[in-house]
Amino acid sequence: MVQYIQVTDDENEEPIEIPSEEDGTLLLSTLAGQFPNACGLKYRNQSGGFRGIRLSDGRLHPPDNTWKACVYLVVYPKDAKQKEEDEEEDESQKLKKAEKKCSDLIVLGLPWKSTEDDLRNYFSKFGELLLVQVKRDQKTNQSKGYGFIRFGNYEDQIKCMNVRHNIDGRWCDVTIPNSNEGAHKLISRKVFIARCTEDITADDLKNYFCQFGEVVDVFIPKPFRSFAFVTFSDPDVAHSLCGEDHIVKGVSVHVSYAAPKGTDRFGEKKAQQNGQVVQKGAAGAYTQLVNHHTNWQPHKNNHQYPKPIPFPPNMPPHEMNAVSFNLFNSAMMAAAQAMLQGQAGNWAHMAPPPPQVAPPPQAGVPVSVPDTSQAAPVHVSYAPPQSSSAWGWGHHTTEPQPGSYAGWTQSNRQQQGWS
DNA sequence: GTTGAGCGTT
Repeated sequence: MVQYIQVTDDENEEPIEIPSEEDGTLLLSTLAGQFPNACGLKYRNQSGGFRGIRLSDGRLHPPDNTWKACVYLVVYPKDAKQKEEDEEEDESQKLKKAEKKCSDLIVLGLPWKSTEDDLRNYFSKFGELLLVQVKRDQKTNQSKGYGFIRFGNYEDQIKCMNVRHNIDGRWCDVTIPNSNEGAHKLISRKVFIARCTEDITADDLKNYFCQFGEVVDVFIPKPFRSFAFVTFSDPDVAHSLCGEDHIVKGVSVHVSYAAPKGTDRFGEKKAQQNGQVVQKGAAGAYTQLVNHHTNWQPHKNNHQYPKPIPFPPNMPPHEMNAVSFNLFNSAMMAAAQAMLQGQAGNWAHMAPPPPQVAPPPQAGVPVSVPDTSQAAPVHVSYAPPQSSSAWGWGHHTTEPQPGSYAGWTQSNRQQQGWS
């Protein structure tokens, strides 16, 4: 029997009624008679989402064999551009979703004796664990000294990654495993603040940037180097500010990405060779310096580092990442080259970059790097930026998360004004 | 019974 179906192409307009055929189907041509170029119908289901109407041989079929009393919306073909935009939107939505998803975390530096039970006992204080593994040698069943965990809740994961962990007397690192490509986006919550002046304090930065979201850390290198880092709890907030200029205490500062782990200073993923990251020239030398500095558990087989390498005092690894990738200035270049030639000088005597005179190169703008390609490939391993905020260098305004700061001495804390 | 910058036989 013929049914009249309420149809509109604008939810704010009054619908018009168009007739179905005797068999209950609605001819697309009938629909197009009222709505030229229409190619289909959709309606809202109970949960508020759209549901499409089946179209076959030019006939629209009623859902569940009857046209409901609801208003059906006309669907028009998308033009190519609109479609493209929608797809882009989908991609960014997907990305956003991915950023909030838990991933497996690798736990490095476990005591040989640690078991799954030990890990579960330790990490369950951060939240529900969906996975706990200690990797073992198949033959001997000996622990390989690392394992994997996974939380059920993203916030718990973030909390866990934000602190250092002492398990049975060993400092362990929890981070996104290398095998999990792209997951570093999960933790890019830190931005690089360029063009700071010396009178801008960590509190100034915190007070200013907290209007955009929760600020969990501010780091200002000492001695003054005209830049700072601000870490938000929400990576979306960090992303949203990147590329912008902001006025803090009357000073225009520039916000950009703090170079994430595993990328070069242009944000590109590094080339790998034999499983090792390869960099040439002074950049590599400087990165080696980063590597050395970040080995906070002394390495017995020190053959990678034939000579002691000095490092700038008061410079945490996460800063050095950004410095090596964003701020490759001549003084550092000279130091890196000197290091290559075994003439490493004293970093403490290095002049900081002249503020306001030679601003750091912007992301994406190539910086000339002298050819020192005779430099041996180095294995680059970064300190995870998320735990570096808890390290003892520089000025942090926020108290690190509780739970695992056995490495902190009382005097550390007092120096930081935190006790 | 040793070791420590190590990234996952699912």
